[in-house]
Amino acid sequence: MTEPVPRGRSRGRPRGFDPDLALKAAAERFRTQGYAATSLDDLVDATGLARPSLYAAFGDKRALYLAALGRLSARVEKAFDGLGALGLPLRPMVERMLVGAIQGYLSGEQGPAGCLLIGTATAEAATDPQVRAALSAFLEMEDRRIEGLLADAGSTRPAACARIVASVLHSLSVRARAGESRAALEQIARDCAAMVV
Amino acid sequence: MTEPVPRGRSRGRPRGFDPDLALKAAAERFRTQGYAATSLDDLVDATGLARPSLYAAFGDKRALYLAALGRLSARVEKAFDGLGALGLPLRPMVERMLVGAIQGYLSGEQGPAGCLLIGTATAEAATDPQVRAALSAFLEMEDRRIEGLLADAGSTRPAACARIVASVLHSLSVRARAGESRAALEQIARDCAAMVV
DNA sequence: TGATTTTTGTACTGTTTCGCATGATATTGC
DNA sequence: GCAATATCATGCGAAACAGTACAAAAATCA
Repeated sequence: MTEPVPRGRSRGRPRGFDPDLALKAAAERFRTQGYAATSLDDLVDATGLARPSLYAAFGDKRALYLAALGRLSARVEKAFDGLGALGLPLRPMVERMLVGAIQGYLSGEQGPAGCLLIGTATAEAATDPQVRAALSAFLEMEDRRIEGLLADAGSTRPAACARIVASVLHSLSVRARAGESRAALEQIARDCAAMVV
Repeated sequence: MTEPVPRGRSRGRPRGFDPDLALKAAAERFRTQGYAATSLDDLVDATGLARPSLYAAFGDKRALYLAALGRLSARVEKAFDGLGALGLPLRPMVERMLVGAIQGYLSGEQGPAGCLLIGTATAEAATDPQVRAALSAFLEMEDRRIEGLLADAGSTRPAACARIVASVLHSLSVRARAGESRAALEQIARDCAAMVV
């Protein structure tokens, strides 16, 4: 299904937009409004593209949403890579992970928007098997990556602690969306980092 | 099906349904499908009531959703009361809290549905101030109640630990919706209970 | 240059949505 | 019994919705 990217010189009229930029804009709108509450007119408005361009580039609304979920998951995985490359000790590493996530959760077009996957995919997961699979894969990747980071930093119980740290990440996303202050979220982050051994 | 409720002798035709039972059925449908994805036809189907009866009893769809959120919050608060009345030691108390929650998260019409507030209200919170207020009030109550339970059970750091335990509750709700097994969820519950001091 | 291919913008179709109008039905007060 | 009152079931209508035809536009190929 993934078409080749040898876009060096295609034949017809060239695209007037950057697909990844459009996907980013759509993801941001989905993050704010949720999947079901976002109409195609909203997506047209967010991306600046016309309807048929959206359909040609990504397929229908659901496919666009799934692409947005995939894009985020890939970016989060890269962020874990970057954090591991720093080689920090256990506690500062966890604190940096959580505080960095908070920074993202507090961003948003209309106030703190949390995490696209935890905040909006969770709502669709019960009725949409593909969204559920994407969410499940994300959680599995997250647990695995955090466990690796903890193990590398010398944790004595990396598996158990990884799931607790991931849980705190999920909760921070929810709490940000509920409007809790940065100070309150960072306090939770520090408390969590202090508990991890 | 539902018999009239013996309430103080109103004048006209009595209700043919139990409002709390209807609210429960609506809440369950909202929990499965999310707020935005649930149509009034869905709610008519779930409750067995006709459209005008729903509007007369609860107001519009949004008011019905907010009532469902309030109902759940009240029930959760009562559950915390009940747990406190048991007078368990710290670690068994936390374990019982988390395992009991898992039991609820794994229930659902069409598979594990998690928590109505964490799983669906989070999605609406960014754009709907009233839903955000309901979610925020719920989180505040939850933190406060858990902190009280931990303090009563002799925790040395009740405030910090309460937020971690609440975080694990939120994550268990998300994980249940993503399809994780009961064994995996209960392992997280035990690991969390072991960490709380 | 002219033919070909792909993207773009406008406008459309059929369906679903919400909230309500209307009249029938069941119970109480006199 | 008869009027008053509240609930019930059917069904409507305006608006919003997702997805698609269609033709104009912009690039390449020959």
